[in-house]
Amino acid sequence: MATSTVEDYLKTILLKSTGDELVSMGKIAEGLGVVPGTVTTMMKNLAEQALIEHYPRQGVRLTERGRLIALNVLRKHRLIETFLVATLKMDWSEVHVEAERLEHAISDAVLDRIDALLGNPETDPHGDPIPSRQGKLDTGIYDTLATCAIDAPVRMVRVTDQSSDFLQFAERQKLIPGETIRVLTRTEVAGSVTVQLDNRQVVTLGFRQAGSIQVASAGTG
Amino acid sequence: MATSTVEDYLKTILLKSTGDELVSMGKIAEGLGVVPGTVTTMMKNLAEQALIEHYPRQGVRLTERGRLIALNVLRKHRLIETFLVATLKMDWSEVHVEAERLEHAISDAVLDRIDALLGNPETDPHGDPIPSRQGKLDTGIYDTLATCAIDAPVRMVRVTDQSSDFLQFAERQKLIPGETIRVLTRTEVAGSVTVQLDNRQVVTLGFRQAGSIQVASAGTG
DNA sequence: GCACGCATTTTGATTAGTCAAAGTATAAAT
DNA sequence: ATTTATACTTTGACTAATCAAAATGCGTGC
Repeated sequence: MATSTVEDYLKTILLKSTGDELVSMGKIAEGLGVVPGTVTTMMKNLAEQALIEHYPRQGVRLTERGRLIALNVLRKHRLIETFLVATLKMDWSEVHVEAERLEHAISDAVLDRIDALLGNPETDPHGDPIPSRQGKLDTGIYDTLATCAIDAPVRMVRVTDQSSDFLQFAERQKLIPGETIRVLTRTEVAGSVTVQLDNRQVVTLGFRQAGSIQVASAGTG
Repeated sequence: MATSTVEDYLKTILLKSTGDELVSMGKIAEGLGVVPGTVTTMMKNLAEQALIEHYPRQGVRLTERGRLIALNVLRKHRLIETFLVATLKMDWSEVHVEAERLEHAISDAVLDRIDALLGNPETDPHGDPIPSRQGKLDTGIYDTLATCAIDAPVRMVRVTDQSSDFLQFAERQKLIPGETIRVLTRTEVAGSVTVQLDNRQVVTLGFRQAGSIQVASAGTG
């Protein structure tokens, strides 16, 4: 059985993976808040267990086995978040931290019950897709408020910024997955984007924050 | 913050405490499935943190601080068990193991929500009392099927045997806290007890098993 | 009053995970 | 082609938790 530390490494590698590029030690170290030397040491361990392929000084990639474990952890994380918000009425800005601990303690049996209780949801409260029990994950590529067309109405799909502060702000402004919004202006030099919500309210965001909000054209589902 | 190992030691000491007697190394070691030497080592550590008083070669006792932590863990354990049975419809024979892991991962904030969702229950599915958030625990002394009067109807209060096999058997036989039952015969030499349920069904138990079922006179609540 | 048995304590070693700091490879820049 | 910046790897050390096995203290019985 994978320890909860191993689960965290695998999950981080999955989340930092884009396409089939290798994931660097630095990225993993940053994601987990450890020094790079620690990551190198752990990567040898994971490679021995055939959970990753390690190309020294280049990076790592999950094997199929490693990927399945990582997806299972991610599934737990996101279902727990959904449960905490939907059933226990907690605020979406606080559930990430809770799920971070619970994802390692909850069994598949309990998770299946929670999944059923929630009606087999496909996304969590932040709009992140929930991997299926079989390990399928929707990896659709979306525009963000930093890249989408101006003036066209779009549907909010996902908020990838996990900081509690930003999420609290977003909720107050009704910037929530499912809402329909429209980019009014985007000023490169100023690094700012203004968007208008369904309820006519106008909000201004920095480029970094705008980039963390994924959207799809309003008719897509 | 107490590690989850420390929480387990404190919880075990609380559960093995009777009156104000000291708890021996052997009891703790047995309860946790470790060798006695390991317990001695850990007791020094806990004593330094003022979580227990350690009387070498005699035993240990929880301090007020240690007791509060232990009660909080026990509260989590029992509320989680109740949640798993009441909300997720799991079998009471399987929830102990689940709660054993979850009790260390769940925050007080989440626990309070679960407590409210369940309607602030006073006992878990096995009839074990749930400590209050303030750390009050009902330590009532009860008769058991091995000691109570013959023929008098009694109400089942609690099943202290945690083995999954016995709990499955108990559930099939409707030996569940809340039920009213009556001891028909008790044979010391044979070490057996027969009881009759509300529905006239008769069940025979060994002395050890009978002793794990606590009862109160049928009118008490 | 002495020895015996037994629980407890001590000692030395192991594993998982981590850091600080020194050493090394490599791609980019001159 | 040599230098340099930077990321990666290695090394040595530390903590928490554990075990096996040897050493120790102590109440009981004789």
